Amino acid sequence: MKKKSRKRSGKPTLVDVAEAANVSAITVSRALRNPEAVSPTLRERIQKSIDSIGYVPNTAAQALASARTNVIGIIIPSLTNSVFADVIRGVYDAIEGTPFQVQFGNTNYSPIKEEELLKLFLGQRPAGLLVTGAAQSPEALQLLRANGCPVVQIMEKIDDPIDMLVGFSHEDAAAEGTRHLISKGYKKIGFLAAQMDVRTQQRIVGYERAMREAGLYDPRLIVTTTKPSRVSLGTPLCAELFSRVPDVDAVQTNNDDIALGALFELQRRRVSIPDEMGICGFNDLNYCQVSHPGLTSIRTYRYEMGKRAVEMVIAAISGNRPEQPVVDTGFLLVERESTQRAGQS
Amino acid sequence: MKKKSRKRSGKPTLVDVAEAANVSAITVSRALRNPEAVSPTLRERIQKSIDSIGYVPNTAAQALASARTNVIGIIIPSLTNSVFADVIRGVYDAIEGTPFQVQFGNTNYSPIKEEELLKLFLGQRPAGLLVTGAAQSPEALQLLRANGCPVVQIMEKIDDPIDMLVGFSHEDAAAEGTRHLISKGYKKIGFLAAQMDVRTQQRIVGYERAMREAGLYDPRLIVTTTKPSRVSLGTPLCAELFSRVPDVDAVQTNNDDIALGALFELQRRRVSIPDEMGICGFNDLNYCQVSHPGLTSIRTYRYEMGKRAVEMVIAAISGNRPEQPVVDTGFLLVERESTQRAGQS
DNA sequence: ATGTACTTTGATAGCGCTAGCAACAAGGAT
DNA sequence: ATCCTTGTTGCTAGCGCTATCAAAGTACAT
Repeated sequence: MKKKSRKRSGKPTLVDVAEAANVSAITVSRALRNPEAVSPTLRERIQKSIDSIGYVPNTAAQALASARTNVIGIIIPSLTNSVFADVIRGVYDAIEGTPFQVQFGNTNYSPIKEEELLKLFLGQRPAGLLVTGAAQSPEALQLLRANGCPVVQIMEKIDDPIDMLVGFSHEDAAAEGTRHLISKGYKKIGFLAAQMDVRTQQRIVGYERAMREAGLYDPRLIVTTTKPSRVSLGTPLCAELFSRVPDVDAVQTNNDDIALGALFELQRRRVSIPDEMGICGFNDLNYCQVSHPGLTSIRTYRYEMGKRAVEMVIAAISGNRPEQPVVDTGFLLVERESTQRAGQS
Repeated sequence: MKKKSRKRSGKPTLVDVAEAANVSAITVSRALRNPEAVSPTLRERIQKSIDSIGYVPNTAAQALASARTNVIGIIIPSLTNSVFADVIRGVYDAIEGTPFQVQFGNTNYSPIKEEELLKLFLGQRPAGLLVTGAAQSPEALQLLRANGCPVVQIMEKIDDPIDMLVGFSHEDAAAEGTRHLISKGYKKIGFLAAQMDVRTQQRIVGYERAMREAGLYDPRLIVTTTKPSRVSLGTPLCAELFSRVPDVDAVQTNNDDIALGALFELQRRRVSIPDEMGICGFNDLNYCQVSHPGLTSIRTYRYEMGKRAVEMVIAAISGNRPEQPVVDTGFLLVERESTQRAGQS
């Protein structure tokens, strides 16, 4: 009596191809993974069968049998924030031409989500991982350390990474922007911020440090919201700053979107930039150079962080762990019209 | 003689947990997938073992044994274009709380890449697929049709989708924007476009149709580049239009980034908007409402397309295929200052 | 003819998990 | 006592692929 077989996927398998080409299954497997090991005649015959049957290898079975995958998991807070968009471009450029593929996870700035995603990803036994920032929850940290695959933390800089790290100091960067405004003679310098994630808070700390150094610190100058950042939020934030401190004469923002929104609000109020008011953004997004006036901003190397991090993780997977596990990509103040006040240094 | 065992993954398995909890492997499996079927006592004991060992189920083995996955593959041309960013937000909102997970693939607007990605994705035996547009290559079409999993095409509208579709007519939308400019009395209306993908070309067709209808068509008015779209490209495109047709009096653009770049260029040239020059963007991105002047644009429902498409694919996976397989999300002309010319209708 | 080295193909036994049944106990109805 | 039901647990046999070893074929030198 025929035993009832369990449900199959219904899709063609290696064995189907093997039968069609009249060879053994393992030969088909080899023809795909290591073509040089199979004679040209067979190789061609097998390829023909694959095409006619429409065979696509089952990655789950491959992963299970070979105990490895070519997946690099990437956990970021947001796929839709233009800052991470640049990181992602770097990631794709570094992955191009390698046998690896990327799998993105989006925490939406939630530590709980991050932990869930981490578990999900580890279930896939990834070859390597990129995670955003250095503020993982204790549970997440334990999972990462226990897992054993190469991990690169990106975007932030700390001295003792889990494994490897590519980032820069948000605190120092924001302090530099603020000092630039101070050097231009601005005195009542506001800080506008949305999203309020860890890195935003580091930027606020940098701003505060620079303001305190100059004896200009005033907590009323800091206007924040926890809403997700967008250009249209810069407008009300800027308005709020004016109502709190009517004689404010400059703003350092958390990012360029807020700066652009603030710029539009100032144009509406007919406040002249940079004479009556200076603006310094953060990230130096594409539009800073063409806006009118051009926006002074702090350039960050987002594309490079993504690219470098992937290169490092691939190197580590391949056994060539970089000797320098921490890379500081730095930042650069780019001065444009929005802070070029006449008659000032 | 002990037979040499093959390489294991080294990570804890179901059997390890089972031994620790002193039950059989299948019981552990059940405790995870279908907790109600296991007595509370055992369930707790098993959970304790899982935690202490740090067990994470191997998804490859799960997929192989159960012949199904909870992966929905999503193939889009760009992860970093803000248009798709909104689609992605919709996707995530629709996926939230379901047992499904998403896997993104980025074709970078290349049909070859799309085909490669499709093969890669089909290898994972996804539960469903979202693909961008309706212009798949013949090979890609064949793969999709042969595969059998639910497929939703998004962003564009055609009448005979592969399976299901959520989109709108780019041609009609661009025609509406152009007609709006015509109705405002603008005559020499340029069209600025970057990226030049299929949907951009449909928009150009819509623009041409509206211009021809009004007897205003002039090919010199169409200025395009194949470079990827960004705000800073709007500036040179606008400058090029001026040098070709010095008395141009309006522009319809391919998207809002180009419109914003053009706006900045016009501000620099001290061309007054909307009196000397009208601008109509495309997509109605967030900054259109706050820019100065506010940008007239054609609102498209990107978030809704992403959300709806995922809902449809999940419904189809669950056997509740929507009775209406084609959804037209439409578009809406949003009139703002950039086309509100004084003394015109 | 024989040995050695190399190339090419195949047989076998899992990888870690789950489907499909089987087994068994406990309780209630007949 | 017997049957059925319900709830709980375990056994067995794969899912589709690849690692490992073995075998057969080929080429060349001895």
